[in-house]
Amino acid sequence: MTEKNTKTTEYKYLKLNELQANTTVNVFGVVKFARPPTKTRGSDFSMVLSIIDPSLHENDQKLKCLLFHREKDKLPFLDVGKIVRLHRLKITQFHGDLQGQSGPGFSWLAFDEDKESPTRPVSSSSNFTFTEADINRVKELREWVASRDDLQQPNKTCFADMVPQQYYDVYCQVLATCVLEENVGFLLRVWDGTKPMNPVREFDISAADLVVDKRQDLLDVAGNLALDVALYDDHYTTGKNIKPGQYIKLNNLHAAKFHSADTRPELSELPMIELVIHRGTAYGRGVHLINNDFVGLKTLKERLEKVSEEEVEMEVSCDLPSQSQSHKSRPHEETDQSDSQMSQTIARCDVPNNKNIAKDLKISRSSRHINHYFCPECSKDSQCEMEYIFMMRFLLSDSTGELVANVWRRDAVTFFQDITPVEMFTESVLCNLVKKGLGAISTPSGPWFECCVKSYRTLSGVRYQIFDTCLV
DNA sequence: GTTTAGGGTTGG
Repeated sequence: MTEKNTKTTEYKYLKLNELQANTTVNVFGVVKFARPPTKTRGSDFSMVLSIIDPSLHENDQKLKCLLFHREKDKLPFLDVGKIVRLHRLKITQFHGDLQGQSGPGFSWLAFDEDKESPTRPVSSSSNFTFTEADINRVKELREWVASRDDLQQPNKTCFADMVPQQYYDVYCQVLATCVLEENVGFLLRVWDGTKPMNPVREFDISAADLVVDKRQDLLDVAGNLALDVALYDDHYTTGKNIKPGQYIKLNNLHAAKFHSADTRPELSELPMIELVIHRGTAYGRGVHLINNDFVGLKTLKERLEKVSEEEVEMEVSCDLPSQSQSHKSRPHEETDQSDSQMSQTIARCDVPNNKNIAKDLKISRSSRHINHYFCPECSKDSQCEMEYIFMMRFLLSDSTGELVANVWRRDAVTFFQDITPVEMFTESVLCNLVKKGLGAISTPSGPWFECCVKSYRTLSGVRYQIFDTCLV
């Protein structure tokens, strides 16, 4: 570029409603639609871009632009709502409409639409003019973008935002791939660190004859946040070239309602959805590989990192069943106020062994295959597998005093309305119910709740246990 | 200083 030292060069920018055919212009615009670069049958990559500004946006008006470049990375990767500055854009007439095209000397700058973001642009060239006037124009357009609902949501969508029957653009990381039907259907198992509200159709990719490519380490970390996306027809080949570990953008992903006999209505009244990229390229439909260093991946990567670090505290213990059961039951009812609570999930195994061992374990998020633990005290040959149980302790208080009461095992499952510890790990919907329930009763001035408490005597004194109580 | 492609009203 020769722009570097030409201080006298002052670029004149036209509003989008001032353009005329067969001219070359400089414009600012807001991205209304962008199809990422794809290889043409010629020598270049091409992309389609639609831009609008306050002068041209009503009645679905926009300026369609067609950009070419020999290198894919020299074309802008854009999301809806981003702001672009285009220099030396050729305006032509095509099918009765004005159209922008990259010509000789064409260059672009792209700006984040967030008001808080720095005004530093991403550019096609290393040398570019960038003046105070440019900054002001970007700020103006940011204000305008912020006032328009249709321009700010799409590129911030995550799986958790999805509602049945809608279409979305989502950034995510690929965990595994699998051929569903040769040349027709291709599966991407992905995650973005969030979980949709609705249950999502899951494919069984365990069959021996399936062509599966996977990153087990990522699958383990993603656990129940892994989601299946089915690509059809046009997108089959794109899918085949994607490797687990890579980041992608799914364009026009359909959260279609899925009708199946296997849905578990008792676990959720929400309809099951299936995530699909349908055939064709309407609405920019497609799957696009994203460079690892693309700035737009920042939010996703931060979220994945945070989720990956989440661990569940677990205690492992073996104890003597006869001792823990030998209590004298004296049930009575009390109305108590829960003051604080702690909860833990315990892997437990009953063995005829006098020792009580307790070890802290950290388990990572996992799901489809929950971790199995074997008792560290039992002989290696017996392979005594431990069972997941709930173990909670409440500090209860009312006007007459305080007492500490435990809930565990079957009573704890009853307490959570039949959610088992394993289900709590595997079903995020249920996990959230448990968290929500515990959160509701553990506020400093927690609500009153009615519970059945029985007392029993142990060698070290009287203990209390909650039973036959249900958190509602 | 060519050519490429030129968004499209939504299944599995």
